[in-house]
Amino acid sequence: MLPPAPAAQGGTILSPSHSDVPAPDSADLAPADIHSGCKIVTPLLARIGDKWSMLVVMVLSAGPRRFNELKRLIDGISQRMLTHTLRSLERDGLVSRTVFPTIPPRVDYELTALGHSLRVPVKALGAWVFENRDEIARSRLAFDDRED
Amino acid sequence: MLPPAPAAQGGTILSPSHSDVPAPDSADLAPADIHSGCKIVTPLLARIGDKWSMLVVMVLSAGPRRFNELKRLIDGISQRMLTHTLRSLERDGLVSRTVFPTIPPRVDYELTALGHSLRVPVKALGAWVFENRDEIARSRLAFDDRED
DNA sequence: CGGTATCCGAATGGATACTG
DNA sequence: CAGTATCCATTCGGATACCG
Repeated sequence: MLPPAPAAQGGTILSPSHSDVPAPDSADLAPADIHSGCKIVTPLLARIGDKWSMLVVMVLSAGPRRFNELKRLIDGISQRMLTHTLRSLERDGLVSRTVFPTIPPRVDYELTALGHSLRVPVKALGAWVFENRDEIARSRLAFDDRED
Repeated sequence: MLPPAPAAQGGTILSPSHSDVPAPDSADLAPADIHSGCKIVTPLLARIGDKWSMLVVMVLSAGPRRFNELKRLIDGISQRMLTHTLRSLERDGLVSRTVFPTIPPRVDYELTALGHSLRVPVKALGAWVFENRDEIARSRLAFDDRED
């Protein structure tokens, strides 16, 4: 049981315009600040949290791949969703698409520098899930038992 | 342009059963390992990436709140989605629900220790988005221009 | 090979009305 | 106050067929 935080103190959720500032652990913020912060973060969370994006990024982190190569490596993905996922990642600048105008055509997909840098915070989140997977699983079991 | 990684070397995406091991930067993994790793991480990514979960967690990080208090603080959320979001977070052990059997009834929601600990990696991801928001925005503009 | 187009069922999420 | 129940529009995502 934590005591309620005493008071807000202003500042945005990630205020400094220059990086490398730890941000004085923003436990308390004005609701408007929380909203503006999450409005930026949530859409990307939703993108990499969708059914296939993380899988594609992880497979591509080993190096560039062709379209059907990805399709084979990512078990169960449909052609439609692979196309959609790659287009979204490309639009956000996380993946680059290179067309070789040969016959038959060849298209290479590769993580950009931005795409590679994303793996760092995502892996931190992955580590958190891994460390707490048992506690989460136990909580779910207990919850599902309670509601008969 | 990063060179493709030379060779795979085995190990799961987050292999150690005990924590605190940095994991020798897994750039290359067998597809099966990537799949097993993402199968664990992606569902939680999808949970906190949904429309309201992060907002609820952020508001609750300042301390416990009552149901209608949350509804007022989180602009635009419907009663239905607030209930659903809180139930999901509770099921995963990120939020606790305390009922005071008074009249009128009172229900307090509060982040658990697990919920608080989640904020650390999520804020790291938020920092990444914040630092790269301009590059992402530029990439989207360029992409949308290209396709007329 | 690397897609696009179409159809369709399932899941997401808002609006509204009702309840203990 | 703190929900539940219902209806409905939109989106997600798989299956299939076709195309340059």
